[in-house]
Amino acid sequence: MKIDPDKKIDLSAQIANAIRDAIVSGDMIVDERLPSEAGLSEQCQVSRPTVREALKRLAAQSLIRTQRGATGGAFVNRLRYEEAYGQQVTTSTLLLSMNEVSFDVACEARYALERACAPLSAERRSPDHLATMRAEIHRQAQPGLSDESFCASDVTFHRALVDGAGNPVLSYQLAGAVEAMQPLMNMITFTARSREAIVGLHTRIADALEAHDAGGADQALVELEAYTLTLGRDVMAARAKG
Amino acid sequence: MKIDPDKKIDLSAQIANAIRDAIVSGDMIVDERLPSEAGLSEQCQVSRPTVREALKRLAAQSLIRTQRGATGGAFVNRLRYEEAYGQQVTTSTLLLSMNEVSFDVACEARYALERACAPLSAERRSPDHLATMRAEIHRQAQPGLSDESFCASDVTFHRALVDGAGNPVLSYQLAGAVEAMQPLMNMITFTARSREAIVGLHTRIADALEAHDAGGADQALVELEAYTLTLGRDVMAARAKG
DNA sequence: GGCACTCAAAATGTCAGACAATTGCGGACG
DNA sequence: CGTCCGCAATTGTCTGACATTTTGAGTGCC
Repeated sequence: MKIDPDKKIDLSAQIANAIRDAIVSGDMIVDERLPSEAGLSEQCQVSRPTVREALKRLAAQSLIRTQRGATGGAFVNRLRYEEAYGQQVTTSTLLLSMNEVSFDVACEARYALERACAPLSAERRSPDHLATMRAEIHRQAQPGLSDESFCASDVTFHRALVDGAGNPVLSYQLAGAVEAMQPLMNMITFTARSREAIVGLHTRIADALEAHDAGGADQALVELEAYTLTLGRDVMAARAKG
Repeated sequence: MKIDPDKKIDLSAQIANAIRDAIVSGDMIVDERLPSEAGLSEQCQVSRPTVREALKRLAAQSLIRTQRGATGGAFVNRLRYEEAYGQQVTTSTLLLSMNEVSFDVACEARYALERACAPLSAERRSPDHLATMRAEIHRQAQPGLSDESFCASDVTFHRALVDGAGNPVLSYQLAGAVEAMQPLMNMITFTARSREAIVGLHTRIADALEAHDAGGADQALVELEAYTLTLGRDVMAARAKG
């Protein structure tokens, strides 16, 4: 550990960066134990609270995990898809909400990525994925459903489409794109008419995937994107007027 | 702040989660100042070091920034694309290196996402993006280039392709997919022959984008994916044998 | 000799208090 | 009225201590 005396940035940040680099570069392997807090504080010539702050930074990024007790300590964490999903969704949601991303841009990104999954999903989707999609379509057709529940079901439907591609890297990359859209979609009030149209398109997508028809799924997604866009623009226009 | 006395998880994690939720849900807006560390420690009935650990967690995720001095403190941070890129790349790289993701799966994800950008990029690419691509192609054709530099140039080329779509959300989502592939690509030894083939395909892509030819770009990407896949498989086969 | 119980050691989690460094603001002085 | 200085607020860091958790070894009993 080559920690630096009086640079401008925090000591805890320096330590955290050094350890992070060691992990990312592969110098430290999964499940390897870091020195104890006391050991690190001696190596780096800083106090234990400073070391602890550095470790908490790394823990927040799921790079390490800590364990109490005699054989405890900090260990390099195997980053699992599940944890990465969560971070991805949080970051994407904030990015969209804080940067005045227009509905159009977010919508375009989402459907461009989903369409990339569609051919793979048409090829590989399992009965499980199809069943999930059918179940969500059924839910979306129920009259009493709130707008929020409709959006949540929409997210589940599209997640199933993405997961159907059978590529965990793709699923991870798209988790943010699909879920971060939900707050934007929640601003839309879905009329009975628009729900009917969406359910119809969802059904076409599910049918196409079941038939291994990549082209049909793509076409339905294009239409769904266009329709979603008009819904979003209507909301924006109404807001601008009101 | 409703912090809880004796749950199983860390106090600092509880505090960090509470603040994170307040930010993500919109209860705290950008640039809003959090209470001082002393104030938080009193509100939450915990000590100041514990509060500090919580704040460091949030700082590690770029959710807050801290500033010293009289009017200093912790502020809700506007998450910028640049910061989000970095996190995305770090997370994706670790995810790939720690989960035994096969070259095939990573490759498929990368090119599926890139092909999603190609039509948009063909439509909107600026002269700047084209110039970047041409410059990287030129660099890739130079004989003395190391394999690492060739890979780095490859990443820059593909980033320009993605950025050409003019959709920052897409660029953010794809940063991880493109850059996280680099360590895997670095395992490949590029022969003069394979470099020639790649440069040829890159040129076809750039030409197609310049001519607003979405189909041509897509076709070249498909071929590039297939070729990359064979290169990767050769490496894997050689490793398995050696 | 084997099993269960107890206790010590090691490590993280938390706390209290103190000092240093930095920065903005207001008051004092020219 | 402008400039400069000092003060106060806040974060950054250190020291030392205690609490809690967990493992493992030692010990006594069967």
